[in-house]
Amino acid sequence: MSHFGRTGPPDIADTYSLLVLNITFRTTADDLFPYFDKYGKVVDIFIPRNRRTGDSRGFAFVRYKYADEAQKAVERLDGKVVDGREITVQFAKYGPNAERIHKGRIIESLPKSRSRSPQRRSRDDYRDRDYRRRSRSRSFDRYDRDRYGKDRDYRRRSRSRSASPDYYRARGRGRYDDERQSRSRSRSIDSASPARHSPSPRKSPSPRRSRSLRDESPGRRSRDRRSPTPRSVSPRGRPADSRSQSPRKSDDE
DNA sequence: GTTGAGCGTT
Repeated sequence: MSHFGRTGPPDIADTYSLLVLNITFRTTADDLFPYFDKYGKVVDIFIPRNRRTGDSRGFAFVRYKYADEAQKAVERLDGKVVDGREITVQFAKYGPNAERIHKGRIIESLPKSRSRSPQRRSRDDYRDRDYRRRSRSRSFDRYDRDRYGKDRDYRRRSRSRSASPDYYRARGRGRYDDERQSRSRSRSIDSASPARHSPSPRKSPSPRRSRSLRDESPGRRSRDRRSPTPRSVSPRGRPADSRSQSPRKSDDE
């Protein structure tokens, strides 16, 4: 990940989180480390990335060990030009587990209580967020807004099509496909539905699924495939079934 | 290869 070599969040109990905004999309934690490390002890730096594309979102989280150092870094690095971009450094308001944070300091809800319920819930919390995004995507996220921009024109068009609930269902797949679909449909109307004239009807989506299964477990899949027909075919006498007899062709293929 | 308001991961 975007850590210093360690996986997962380290001890966030006695650390002060700083939110770094307005950084370039190619700025990594290593690039920010020297800047923040100069003003204090940096525990960890994390840069959220997009799950689908894997690109940086444009902001990072820097955790300091002491508040005074974090405060100094905020005042010093806030407005600093990094990688040609003016970054914005401020204390994080929201924690990873939705914990209460005061001046970047994480205030544990139950410091003395050792209940395991809230701990597990926190993990499901962040996972639920991702699932909701990919599955539903009912609300416009930052990414979607970036694509369409803040133009109100888009909203107007969206409302026109909002009459068809199917439209939203179709766009659930992805915004990119949505654009292509919408364009295709528009052309279809002008062209008097050329899809009907298409001589090639819909084929079963088997090819894609079979490929996925093979990728899941290639070794076992190949072995199981040849197992069911060892004695079914004659050892020799059927050249057509040479796939199980001719190793020089079938296996290599 | 692009975009720029915001708040985070094993």
